[in-house]
Amino acid sequence: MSRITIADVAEALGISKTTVSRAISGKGRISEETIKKVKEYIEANNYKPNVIAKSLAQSKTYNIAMIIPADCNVSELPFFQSCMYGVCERAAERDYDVLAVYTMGNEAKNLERILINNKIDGVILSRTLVNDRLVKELRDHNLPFVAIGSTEDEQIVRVDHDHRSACRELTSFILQSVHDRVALIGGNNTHMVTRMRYLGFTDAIKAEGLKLHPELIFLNAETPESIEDITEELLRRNAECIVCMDDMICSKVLQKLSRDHVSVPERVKVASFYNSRLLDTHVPAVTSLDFDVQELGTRAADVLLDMIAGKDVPGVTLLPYRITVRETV
Amino acid sequence: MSRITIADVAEALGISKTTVSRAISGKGRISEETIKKVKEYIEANNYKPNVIAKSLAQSKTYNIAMIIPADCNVSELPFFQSCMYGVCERAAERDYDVLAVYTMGNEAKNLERILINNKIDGVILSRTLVNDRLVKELRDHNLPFVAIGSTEDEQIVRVDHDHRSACRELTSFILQSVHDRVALIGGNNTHMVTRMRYLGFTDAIKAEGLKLHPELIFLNAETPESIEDITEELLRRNAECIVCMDDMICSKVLQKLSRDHVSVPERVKVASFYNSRLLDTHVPAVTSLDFDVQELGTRAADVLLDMIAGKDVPGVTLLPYRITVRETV
DNA sequence: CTGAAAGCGCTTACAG
DNA sequence: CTGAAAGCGCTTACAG
Repeated sequence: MSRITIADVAEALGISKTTVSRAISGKGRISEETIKKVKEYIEANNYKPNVIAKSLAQSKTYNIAMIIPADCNVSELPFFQSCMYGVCERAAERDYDVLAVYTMGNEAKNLERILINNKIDGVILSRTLVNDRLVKELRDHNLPFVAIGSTEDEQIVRVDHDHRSACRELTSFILQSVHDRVALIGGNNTHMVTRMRYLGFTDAIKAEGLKLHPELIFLNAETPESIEDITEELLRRNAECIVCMDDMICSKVLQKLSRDHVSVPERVKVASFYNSRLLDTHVPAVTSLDFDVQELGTRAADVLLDMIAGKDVPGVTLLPYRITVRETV
Repeated sequence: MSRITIADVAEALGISKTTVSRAISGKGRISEETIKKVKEYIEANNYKPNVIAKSLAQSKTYNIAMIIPADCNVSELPFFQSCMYGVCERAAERDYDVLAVYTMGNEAKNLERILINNKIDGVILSRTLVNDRLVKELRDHNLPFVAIGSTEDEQIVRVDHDHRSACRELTSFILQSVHDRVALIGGNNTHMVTRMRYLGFTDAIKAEGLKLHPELIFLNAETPESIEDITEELLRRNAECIVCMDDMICSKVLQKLSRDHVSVPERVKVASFYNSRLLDTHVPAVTSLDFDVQELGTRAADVLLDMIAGKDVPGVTLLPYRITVRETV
């Protein structure tokens, strides 16, 4: 029942463990014939290398970690789930496994545990914060990592969507059909993505030669209650269009409007800087930005595994996005 | 920069590696004094054991796997995210890490990879299927695992909510305020949980001495479109209450009813066998069953880690639930 | 209570 | 092209 080892293979074939090892890994000079002999025996006798032993010999774990924020309402966002799925899929293809590591806010505690235990070869950050402690920790440890999201330090390898440009484009589009009272509701402003979306929004306003209406901009809207209050307030302030930074905010806004019998888009237009299946079946359909989140995970995994393998990787990988114009604008 | 090993500690203290190892693990006879000396040195010099080496020596990995279904609309369900979070939290407390493994439907491919690579000491199944291949595979491999969900094989260690009883209770409650035309919309019927909820529903009907209305029962409702069609059909068939098996179904039903201006609960009552934050802010509030999913993950991790440690564990752990009566019934 | 030695199953300079 | 040997950093019978 216990598994066959490299020593068993060597003995059976009358060759050394060294040779078997080389035949399997393909490293070093070795004859085609020996390789074939070894591969055949291995196949026939179902030899599987012990990854742990390999780990110890090579100081490589064949594991990466995916850092997921553990803030309370994150579990409502399909983003992390989809992204994680993309990461795991590509990692599995490359014979890597993925540890799920949750971190609370800007704490590095759980990451530290895993770094100390030496259980991973690299890390994917699924979100970046202003003044991000995880980034610092990873840099200090000198472990390969890629960030999904913008970073203050330009040296850091990133795979991301260009949120700033995407939000600028969507806002510009909205401004074509609106006089100028465009409102913005955004989430936690310590998230880099919130800042980028905000910048994209203001870029567009400036580009159109309009001026910003600070009384129409609300950030750090994190609870359903606050989003509803803000929505009411924005109607009072005669917003022509409410732009939501993500679909969680958007769905709360739409719920509130529908409950108050405010018609969309007649009385007020609505758009979202993000689109997930949360809004898929909403009627009227919401104008929004489309990102392929699973692909984001896949690409991030590719870049990280390339780094680990010692290949050169691009400093920044930006994936394409789409504006989806629908009935709410 | 490279880390200090057990040999360094032994040398510095003028004792053997054996003794250092024992002082750390607490196994075998060893003097209090030596333990203290070693612990102090370790603390002062920041020695951290190499988990990989420990793995190889003990054939233990200090990793478990969490199996997550990769069906297309699963990423909308907060269930797996919350459950995973609970698992990771408890695992981390016990110095274990969690590999995320996605499996498509009833395929065992990704699980097999990880079993072959010997990267885990145990597995948590976050969902069970009728005729579950993963269960078979795990039994064959003789690896400790716990199922979150019902299983056909009674021998399998489970941590779960008693969905059958919970659904029976909620249905009985509904039947107090309804003549007898209670409808049921359920999801994929190859999921054990769907079967359990169905049984609970019929238990209640029978207990009240009523008869089942097959024309009011729809299972395998998996797309938003089909749920909307079913909702329409149920109104036509004069359902007095629509019971939804989960909150994804429920939110689609409510969306449909609201769009068609069907008033709840006046024209038709609505209840859900599951409650997540998806429905939190819905108005009117939905009568539903409340499960603590994170706790489910925590307990599952505890049971699994106990199994791995060789402790006796209960065959079935059932967690409490609550019926939350709100405006829709 | 402590230690020398073998072992976990690989990889990899080094030598031939 | 191939092999003997040392090494990765721990644990654990065995002996004292």
